Amino acid sequence: MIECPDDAFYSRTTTAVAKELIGMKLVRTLKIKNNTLRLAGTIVETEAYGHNNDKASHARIGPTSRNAVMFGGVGIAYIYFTYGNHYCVNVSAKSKREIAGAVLIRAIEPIEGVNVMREYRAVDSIFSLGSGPGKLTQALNITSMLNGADMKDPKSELHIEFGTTPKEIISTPRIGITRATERNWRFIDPSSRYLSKMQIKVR
DNA sequence: CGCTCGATATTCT
DNA sequence: GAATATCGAGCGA
Repeated sequence: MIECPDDAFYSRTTTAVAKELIGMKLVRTLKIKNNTLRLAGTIVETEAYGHNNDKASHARIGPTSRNAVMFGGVGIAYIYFTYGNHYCVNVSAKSKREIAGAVLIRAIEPIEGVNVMREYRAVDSIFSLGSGPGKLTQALNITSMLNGADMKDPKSELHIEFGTTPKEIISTPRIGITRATERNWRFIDPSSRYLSKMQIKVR
């Protein structure tokens, strides 16, 4: 039986993949002694990033040691460290015609292993556990050690499983970037209470 | 509530 | 040197 989206799922445009990842589950398994702990959350917010057609993408300048995953196979974890403080998780995706691409996972709704998440990220409100790209990596104990993990493999320490598609998915401009801000490449479940709190400035 | 700003590694120019 | 796909503390309203 199929538990995880496969190669075909990720072998499409990053925008299509970003949109359909909403409602799926991001799963982190921790091997502690003889036990396997499962931390999981429903993906409620994503952003698509392209290649040199996308001035906001890390891949715009061509392959480097950091962004190499974006140029490789699809369904692979691309994890990078930013602002000297935070990790961000992406999953590589691109259509056959494209050279590079990835989808940033910006927010999750915690559903499994919440108590353990709170150990990695001590916050008052459950809404602050995974409501942001730097927050969810802390709650799930995701670091650059997991860069290159196969998100299509249910045995992988970090992977994505099928979930329930929400009633509605909408697109908005991406957040926290200065280039190509006109593209509506951020996708959210508007009914979620677990979205990243940063808002789009409206003039 | 909203704004400013410091932290601080890695990449870019 | 400057910028960055971020967060949270501190401040003022």
